This record gives sequence, structure tokens and C-alpha cells, in this order.
Amino acid sequence: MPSRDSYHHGDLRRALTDAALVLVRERGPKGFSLTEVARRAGVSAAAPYRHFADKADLLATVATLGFRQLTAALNAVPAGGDGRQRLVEMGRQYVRWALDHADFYLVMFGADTKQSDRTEVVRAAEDAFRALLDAISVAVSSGVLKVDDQHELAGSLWSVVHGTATLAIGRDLRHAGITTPAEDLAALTIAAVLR
Amino acid sequence: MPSRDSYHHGDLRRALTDAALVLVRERGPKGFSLTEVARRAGVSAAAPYRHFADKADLLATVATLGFRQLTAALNAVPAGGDGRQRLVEMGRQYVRWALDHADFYLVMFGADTKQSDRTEVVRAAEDAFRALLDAISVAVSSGVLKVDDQHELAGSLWSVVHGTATLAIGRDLRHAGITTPAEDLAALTIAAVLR
DNA sequence: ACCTGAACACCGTTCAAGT
DNA sequence: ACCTGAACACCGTTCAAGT
Repeated sequence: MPSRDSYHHGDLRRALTDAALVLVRERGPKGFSLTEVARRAGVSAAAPYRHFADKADLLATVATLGFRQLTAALNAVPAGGDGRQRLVEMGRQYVRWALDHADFYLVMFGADTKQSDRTEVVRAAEDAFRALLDAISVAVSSGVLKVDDQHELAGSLWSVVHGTATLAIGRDLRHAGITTPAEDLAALTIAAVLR
Repeated sequence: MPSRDSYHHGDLRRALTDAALVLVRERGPKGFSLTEVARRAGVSAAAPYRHFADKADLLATVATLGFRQLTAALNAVPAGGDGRQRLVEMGRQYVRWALDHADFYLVMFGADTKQSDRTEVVRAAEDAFRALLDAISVAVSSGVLKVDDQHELAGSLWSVVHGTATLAIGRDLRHAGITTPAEDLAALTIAAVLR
């Protein structure tokens, strides 16, 4: 059986993924290095290439986990009551999650994490989007919301929360003198769109 | 007088900035390297450090120019007529500019371009924001728009256009099955917010 | 004052060689 | 099959030395 000392690691893929999660949180997407991840997993710099195509591939795996967590957070917003109010709450939750996991969020929407063949991340991102889509569908069915194109509305709301979250993470809202907390700003913008 | 062959370049700062603008457009923020910029300016890799604190400082200069161009594009939207309609048009223009200059836009909102002491970029970004703020102020004064907090509304609208632009640049809207052009999506979202 | 050359520490990635 | 070691090409940054 393979031990920690043997040249077989056992589950190096997992160990690398775990180390990557820690490193992203510690240094952000910018300070992230594959060499450092390997070092933390106690393995040579070349070893990761048995399990990941390249650095971007490992980051895409991290992003996938991030999207799944975000999806869970969105779906955890209680249903029932006014369907529009639930959409506002989901928007709040989205922005809150993004700010609480800013580094992950940046990886999830990083330049190279959704390349052509990375179907897994794209699917995970779709699932997060679907949570939003479902909430819209429910609100429309219950009659509290009337809308022509539900997909388009989902795009609008996603733009609102993503824009608010990224501007807040980049401290751009603060620089512009906007003191309203990002979460509140997203909530009132969504409420305005749904009115 | 200094010639191209002398060890005095003449205006190396300018030459480096120009080369950086070209390189950002050619390779994007990710493929951008200070060494390559120096090479294109016909100078050693160490030379840029006489004119820029570091790589991020040169990128901040690029970002500053980007913000100024964006501001000009926004202010070029004709005034007069319905103040709300002008805001919609400015949103369109914002998204169009961002998509037409995607690499610049990513540099402008990149992680390290707005560090503590980089007052110039921050000021340029403020000027762009002010264009939006002014348009809101005009609409309110003319009576076509009623709003409690103009600054807050500016934050809402900025979130909308920034979110739409970045999701479009990252191809996330397409992946989510949203076929509406980003520019139209931003326009209808803004119209909804102002309604 | 402004730039070069060499150096340093660090990457991502490849590949023959080991177990 | 899985990992190491060495190598390669490339960075960002510093600093003594040249003009």
C-alpha cells in the first residue's frame, strides 16, 4: 500500500486541489503559483502535470468548486412568500458570497478558467445561473412577476449582482464615494428592475 | 542632441507607454510582459525602472489612458431630449466601448492597477464616473427623473454596465444561453431601473 | 541623469530517467 | 503508472558599472 514516503502519493490530485484552495485564499489569484502548490503537497514541480493539463486546468477545478458552493448558497435562500422578494434576497446572497470569497470569485471569472474544452467549469457556472432562472420562473408562475423573456431578465439580474460584486471587490465603489454597502446596493437595484 | 543610438533615449517613458498600449491590445493583460515592452522600445529590461516604479505602475498608466478615452466616449453622447433616454444611451456607449477595447477594460479593472498611491488612475476613473453622475443630475433637474440618492443611483447604473460588460467579455452571457447583445441587455436593464 | 549587463529568485512546462 | 531531476525559456526586479 502506498505511503506518504513512497513515490506513489495515493491521491495527489486531491492533495493538489486542497493545497490550491488554501493558496488561492492566502495569496489571491495573482500570487498563485503551481510550483508553490506542488511544494505544499510535498511533491516536485513536475508532478502536477500527471493530474492537470496545466496551471489553468487546476485553477478551473478550483473555480468549479467555487461555483458549486455559490449555487448551494443561492438555493439555500428560503422559498415561499413573495417571489420577487426572494429574488432580491438571492441577489443579496450572491453579493455576500462573492465578497466573503473574493479570491475564489476572481478565479471563477478569471480570464482563462473557461477555455474551450473545460466543460466542467462551464457546467458548474450554468448550474449557478439556473438557480436564478428557477427563482424567476417561480415568481412568474405565481403571478407576482410579469416578464416577456425570462432568460433575458436572468441576464439583467446576473449583470447587476456580478457588476456590484466585482466593483466592490475592486474597491471601485468606495473610490467613487459610494458608501452604500454592496449588498444593499444590489438589493435596491434588483428591486428597481423588478418593479 | 540625443539620437536613437545614444544611451539617452529622449523620451523613453513615452516610448514605453506606446509599446505597452500596443502589447496590451496584442496579447491582453495576461500575456503582457514588461520585458517584452522594453524589447519593443529597443531598450534593456532594466531601463523601464527609471520611469516606472514597477510593472503595475506601467499598467496603471495604460489604465489611466483607457479611463480618459472611456470618459470622452461617454461625454460624446449627445445631450438634449429626454434625460433618461440619454442615460440609456450612455449605458450602451459604455458597454460598446468596453467590448471594443476589452483588453484595456480588463487592465483598467485589473487587480493591482488601483493600489494605494496611484492617485492618477483613481482620478481618471472618478472622471468617468462623474460623466454618469452629471447625466443623472441633468435628468433630475429637468424633472424627468425622481430619485432619493443620485450617488446611489449612479452606483446602480455603473454596476449594471460594468456587470454586463465583464460578463460579455468573459463570454459568460453566451455560455448561459443569453443571445441578447450585451449592449441591448444593458440598455433594457437601465431602462427598467429608471422606470 | 540615464541606460546596460549581469545577477538573483522565481516561474511554467517538458522529458528522460528512476521506482 | 507515477514521480523526480534536470533542463529550457521566460519573467520581475536590483544594482554596480558604464557614458
